[in-house]
Amino acid sequence: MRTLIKSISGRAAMTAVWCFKVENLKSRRGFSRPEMMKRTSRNYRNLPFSLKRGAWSPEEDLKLIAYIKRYGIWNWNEMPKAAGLLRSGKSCRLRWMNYLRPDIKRGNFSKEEVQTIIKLHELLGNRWSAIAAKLPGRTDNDIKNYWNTHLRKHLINNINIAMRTTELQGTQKSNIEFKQKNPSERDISHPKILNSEEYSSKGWFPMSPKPFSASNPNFVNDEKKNKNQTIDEEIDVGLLESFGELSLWDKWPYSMEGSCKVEDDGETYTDEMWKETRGTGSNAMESRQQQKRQIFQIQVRKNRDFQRGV
DNA sequence: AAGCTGCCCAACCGCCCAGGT
DNA sequence: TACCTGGGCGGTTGGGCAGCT
Repeated sequence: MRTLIKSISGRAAMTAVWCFKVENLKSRRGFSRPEMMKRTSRNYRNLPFSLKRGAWSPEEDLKLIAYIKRYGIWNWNEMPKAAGLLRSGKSCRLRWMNYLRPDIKRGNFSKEEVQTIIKLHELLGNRWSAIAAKLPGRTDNDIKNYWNTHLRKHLINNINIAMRTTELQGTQKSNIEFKQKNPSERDISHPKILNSEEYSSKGWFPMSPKPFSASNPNFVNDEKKNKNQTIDEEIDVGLLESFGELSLWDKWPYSMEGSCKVEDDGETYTDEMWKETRGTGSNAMESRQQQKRQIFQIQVRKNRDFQRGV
């Protein structure tokens, strides 16, 4: 067994270990220990062992739908018996409320719905049922899942950036004041924190094409092509999808925005200055782009170090 | 082709609350 | 007032799947 576990890694190994333990803990009733614990916990102690759990079959769905259509909802605990279902009332209720109800809207969330979720979450916090009440056809579970899988990580990153900004800004109230206090600080150190409208207006939600990402390999390919880069650690550009770093990008794109300043041999150049001194030839523009890319990577790494508390 | 990994989301769990006794 | 029960809610889990190596 140990040899087997050694030969596999990560999650597979953990799964193997877990299966091994569970297999050895099978009780006399034929249930694993965790299963027994679940079944004997408060919610299950009065339930027969024959109750079915897990994914619903199409036949069970049909039974529940037919029963509710005919008799309506009267008592979730009695209903499954009457409908011929070997399910708990709780399981039936959940299945109906989250999946089978005829008024449920399925499919991707629209931009407007996402904006509403963000706004309401700012207002209400994790009160998913209250948020769902404002989105016809969406269930609290759907919204909770969407938030946890699509929006939460972006929120956390944005908070991290906000913390960094706060530290760099001190108590200053405006960009002008910030620049007065920190004349040597580049714009990159003062990233803009976007609100929900700004996020969605940029199309940075998952259902929209992303500015750049693992699935938009231009950035990655450019990095791989760049043989002369002096940075020892390559930035994982997939991670730049975080809103925080996209807001850095907003300030420091190497998309050749005219106002972008890059230092070279101690001199700070705007794109215009660069063109004036180096020309607009492909070599000059390529080296300019390469420069921006490198500095952006450094800034991203600094930002990550800050977030990690390095 | 097979194994691994990460993501998505349906389903579960535990807790809480309101209403009834 | 205390207890019980049904229903609702938010947090969490884990199976399935797609993409990657």
